[in-house]
Amino acid sequence: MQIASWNVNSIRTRIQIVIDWLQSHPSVDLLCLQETKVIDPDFPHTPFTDLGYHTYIYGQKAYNGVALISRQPLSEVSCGFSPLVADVGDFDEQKRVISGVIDDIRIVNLYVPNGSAVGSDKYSYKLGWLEILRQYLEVLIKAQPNPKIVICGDFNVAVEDIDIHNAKKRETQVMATDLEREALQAVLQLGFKDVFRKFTPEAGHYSWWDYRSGGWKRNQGWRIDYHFATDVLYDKAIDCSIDTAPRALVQPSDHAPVILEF
Amino acid sequence: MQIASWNVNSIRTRIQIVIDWLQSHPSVDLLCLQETKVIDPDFPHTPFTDLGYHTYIYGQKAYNGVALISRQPLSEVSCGFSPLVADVGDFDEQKRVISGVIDDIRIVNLYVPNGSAVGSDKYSYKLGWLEILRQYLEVLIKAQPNPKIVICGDFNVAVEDIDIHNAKKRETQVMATDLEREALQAVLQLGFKDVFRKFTPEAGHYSWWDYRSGGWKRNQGWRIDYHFATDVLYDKAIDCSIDTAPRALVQPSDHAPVILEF
DNA sequence: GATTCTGAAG
DNA sequence: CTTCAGAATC
Repeated sequence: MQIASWNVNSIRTRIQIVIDWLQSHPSVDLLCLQETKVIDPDFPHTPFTDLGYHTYIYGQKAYNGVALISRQPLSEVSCGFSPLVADVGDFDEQKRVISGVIDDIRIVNLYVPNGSAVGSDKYSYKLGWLEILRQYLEVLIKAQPNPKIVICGDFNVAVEDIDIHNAKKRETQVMATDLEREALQAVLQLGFKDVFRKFTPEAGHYSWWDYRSGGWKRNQGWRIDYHFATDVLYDKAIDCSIDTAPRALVQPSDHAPVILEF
Repeated sequence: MQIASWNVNSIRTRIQIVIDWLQSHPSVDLLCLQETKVIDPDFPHTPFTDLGYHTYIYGQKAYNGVALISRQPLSEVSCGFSPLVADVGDFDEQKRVISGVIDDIRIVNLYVPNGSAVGSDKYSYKLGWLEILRQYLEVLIKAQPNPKIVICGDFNVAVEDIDIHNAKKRETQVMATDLEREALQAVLQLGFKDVFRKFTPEAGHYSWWDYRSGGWKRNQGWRIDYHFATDVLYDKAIDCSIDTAPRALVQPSDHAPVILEF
């Protein structure tokens, strides 16, 4: 089984690139999309359903938005943190969480807030959001012994310095500050491991290159898209890799897809 | 010699369509463009110069903008009404006039104001602009006996009822009111004739179809793009025709090119 | 209906 | 650098 994650930066702008990629990767069973940037009535279902995929979407106007594109029907699909988290505040107003079950495995597809700039309101929102995510996953992970859960998506945090092309002055850089890493670690300490690092320990592998300042040309990237898995699934994983090819196309997303295989 | 006129509705958006058209019409010596919608530093010269054309441009941000694309170098290129018209007021703020000489013929390439709605400020501006144009051409035409002048471009006026798909209620319609026609006739009475009508007297030939309400599909168009020539050139003309093919392409301009041949 | 700008966002 | 919304223009 293959589970892919891809921040497409607008599904309507990227639909042909995504469809072409799915057709050239027929072994992908589930594609988790982030930043679909479209309200549900306008989501382009037919390109996917024409290929035999089932679509599960959770979108809003202009920003955010997540989707699950699955060869098999999913069960227990849920959107947002509520009702698993009792007091979500306004953290479900932005559409960033969709989850479903395939082959007894729960997949949680996430688009973590970017955080804008260190110390900004959006930065505080990101830290608060990650704490709500921790509460949400705590409920899920404690619901059963030996849980089979994968959380994947765009986490907008580089978990280690080797996940950044240049870690100098990282503490001033959003996506790399200690506070963000600690908030994410509090999530992962529930029992999630970075599957990519099971196979690739060395530095220099990225999933996102800023459109600005020629980040892709100069391979100045960040690894901020992940699959984190519970022990039983981490142990079963046979590959986890980043497909950088779509980043080189014309009018690409700034993110590359990441594929996990059991 | 062939002189073409084409309102391209943004040269940057339409560059490939225009280049393809030039390559498939190698006998066009001079292409007069309107609505280039680009400031001079951003004009795409190289697609034209790579094909061996010389470019003369007069643009502004977002709106209006005219250009001359010529196989041979032009002489005496001038932009705007000034200094030929002494008191231009603010009529040179919008970039709508470029002129040059080729083979002893002066070409004046125009983008006449649209006028928005009858009775609006823009409608008054259009009438005032046409009077300034008359003064400008009066200077040019009186500078020599038997002048060789062609004025062409998007005039945003249908000179006769047969130039409109449906002339009912035309007096309420901008581009067809008596006041606009009279203002344009005052220009033409200096000594310019509509070359298209030398070859095609019948109704139903248009150069512009509104993007709205399926104007092109239903052939509900207007003839508002013209070549008006002085007597000696009118007599020498051997063809004047509208090439409707580019209007049928994907992402077309709402105008079709018009070609005059001597 | 199609294009452009501005401003916000990443 | 790229996207989206909303306004203005034609």
